[in-house]
Amino acid sequence: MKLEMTERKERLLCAIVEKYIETGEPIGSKALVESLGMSVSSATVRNEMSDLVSMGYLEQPHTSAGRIPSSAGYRYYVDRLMNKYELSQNEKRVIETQLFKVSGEPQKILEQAGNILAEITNCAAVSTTPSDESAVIRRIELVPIGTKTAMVVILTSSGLLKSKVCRTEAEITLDMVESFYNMTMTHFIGKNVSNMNIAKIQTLAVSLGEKFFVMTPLLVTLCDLAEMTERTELLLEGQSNLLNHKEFESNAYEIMEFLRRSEPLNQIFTKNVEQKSDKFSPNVLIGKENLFRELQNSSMIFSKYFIGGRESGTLGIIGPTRIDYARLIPSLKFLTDIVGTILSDNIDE
Amino acid sequence: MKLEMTERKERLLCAIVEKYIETGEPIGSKALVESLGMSVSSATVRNEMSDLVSMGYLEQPHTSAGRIPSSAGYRYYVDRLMNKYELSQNEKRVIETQLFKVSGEPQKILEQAGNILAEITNCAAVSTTPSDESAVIRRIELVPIGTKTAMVVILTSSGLLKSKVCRTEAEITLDMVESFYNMTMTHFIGKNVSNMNIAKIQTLAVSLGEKFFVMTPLLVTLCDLAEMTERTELLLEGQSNLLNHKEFESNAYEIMEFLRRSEPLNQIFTKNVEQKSDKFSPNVLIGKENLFRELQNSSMIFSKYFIGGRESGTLGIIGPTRIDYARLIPSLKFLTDIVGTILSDNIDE
DNA sequence: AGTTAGCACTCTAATAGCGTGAGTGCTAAC
DNA sequence: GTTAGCACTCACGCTATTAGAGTGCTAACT
Repeated sequence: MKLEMTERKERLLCAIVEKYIETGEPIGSKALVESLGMSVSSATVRNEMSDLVSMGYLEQPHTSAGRIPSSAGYRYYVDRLMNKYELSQNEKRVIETQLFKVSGEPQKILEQAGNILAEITNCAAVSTTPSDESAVIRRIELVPIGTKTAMVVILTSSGLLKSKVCRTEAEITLDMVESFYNMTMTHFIGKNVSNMNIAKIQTLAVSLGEKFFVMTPLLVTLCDLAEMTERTELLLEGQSNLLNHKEFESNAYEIMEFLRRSEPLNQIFTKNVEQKSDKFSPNVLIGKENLFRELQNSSMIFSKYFIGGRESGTLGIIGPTRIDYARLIPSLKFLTDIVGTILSDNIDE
Repeated sequence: MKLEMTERKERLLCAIVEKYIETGEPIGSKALVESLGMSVSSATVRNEMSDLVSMGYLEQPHTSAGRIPSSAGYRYYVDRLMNKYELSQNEKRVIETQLFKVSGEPQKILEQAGNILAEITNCAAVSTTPSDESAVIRRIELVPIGTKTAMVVILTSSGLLKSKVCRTEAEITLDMVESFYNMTMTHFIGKNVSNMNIAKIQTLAVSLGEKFFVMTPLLVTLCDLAEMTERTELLLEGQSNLLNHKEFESNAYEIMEFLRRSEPLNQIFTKNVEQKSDKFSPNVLIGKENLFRELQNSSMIFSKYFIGGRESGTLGIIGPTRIDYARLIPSLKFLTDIVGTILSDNIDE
């Protein structure tokens, strides 16, 4: 016999998920009947619940306990049953004012967004700085600090500013500074960031003559900076929130360390480029759906933000699977939209 | 009868502290005699231990358990008994290469120092960016981004670089840019950072005429930046290490949240300016010696680093009271010295 | 006076046994 | 398809017991 989903099963699944999210305790048949005010008996519900277990939507911690949703159960709930919470005007306003309080570099804004997100979700929040392969170098500055040191500054069209101190092997003369500006002006300014790489530097180095010892370190530093602007940076906020969830009691260290090593997160964000069916709905990865072992007891919700219509970075949260999807998905959505707007405003006008 | 310290008591206290640091278990009289190979019986040792309790150097978790050191016990150990561990050439080299790997802004170096510190100590590491009241503004840059937005950049004599995007109320013309440079050149460049404040801006604003709507936002942004360079920033690394210590099992959240709110730490660092007797030995705050309740089960070791002979910032670690003082104090000392050297090199030459 | 052996005592941690209650699965009747 | 009834399971909390580590004290010894 093939088990098929019925409307009543859906109602039960939905109630179980929501109640479990609320209480964190396994849900029994009797309590369920009561809280739903159903006109059937607990035995009937028991049969249905048993079916839901067979279908893979529920699990039992042990034989004589209630049921809890499985990853698939949460998935079904998120995709088909969930009643999305609508943020109130007031909530929106609070978020907006908190976010508009900071201004300046994208990092600061993303950091603040992460803080807000961490606070309203009680989860860890993560964000990536805007990456933009089509970014163009807008400006390069050389700020002499000592006779043999200078600070090199780069600014891209996406508003990213990076700087690094560089140490040369010979004195930096005014003449050198001028050569440097000339060289960057003709070869890099207005060009794509990826255009500035070691290979390119090497071809330029050939014709440097006696300026080699000053220019090479400067150009290499420039390369470093270019690479830094291309490499997205990962910002993490509110990790300690995870300690509030009892599901992380035993393995808090594992998850925190996992978050600290930013590469895996970056992988997740770039792999899931294909935004689900609806491009405007955040990605949700629930429990076992996560490829990394360390996350298989957790859920991630993340969403791209757009700068000037182009997918530029990610904003997301990480928490236990038992998380208020109905509220948090729209919240994240709202926040990514604002962040996109603010960052877009900073650039083109 | 007055209890006085004897050489044997000291030997016992020292052994108890070291053994407890190693094992984390209360130390009993019998185990102590054995491990020290003493020529007296456990009963004698018991008497001595009882004295040490009366003197406040030891405590008993409960009547029938061994003793553990009290805050005062650790203090006595650190001040008078401890045999400082000497870092091997190899360890020093490893630390140095790891630290020299990064270069550039002070933040990056401090971040890396924090990472190293966190790793070798298995504690949380904290550092503050250099603060330098005598810092002078070395350079101010205005980088137009849009017609009504520009990025303002400031560089101080201590190598700090800060930038912020500014939005003006009227178009930024070339003329404006020139005025801006003239104004900063005459009023700010080469002057002390604290010289740039709202009061000063207000006096300048009076004479701006029709340039007011462009210049004021720019100048205000400049003020913000000046304040940012004066405000020390707190960097935190390896918080998750704390989760490895069983003493934080129950209250991990509390301590993590405490560390996140950087103000209290800043207070501690600035209050304890008076470096203990020996100016070159790190400050140590053990357990109850900490003024903040949240730290009374923890120990802090911190030390100032010097840039160009001037006390500029702090590097420290936070862990349980049961911490390997003999090894960690010299390690921290070594690291602060290197950090100071590197940061000094970056500036003056 | 300092040291020691001996011993009763205390307290923790580990273990086992037991009852309770929530929840289940199954069956037979509706 | 639904329901009542019932035996069954299992975690949880409570109590008792035991073993072991460690103590404090006393009386004897050097």
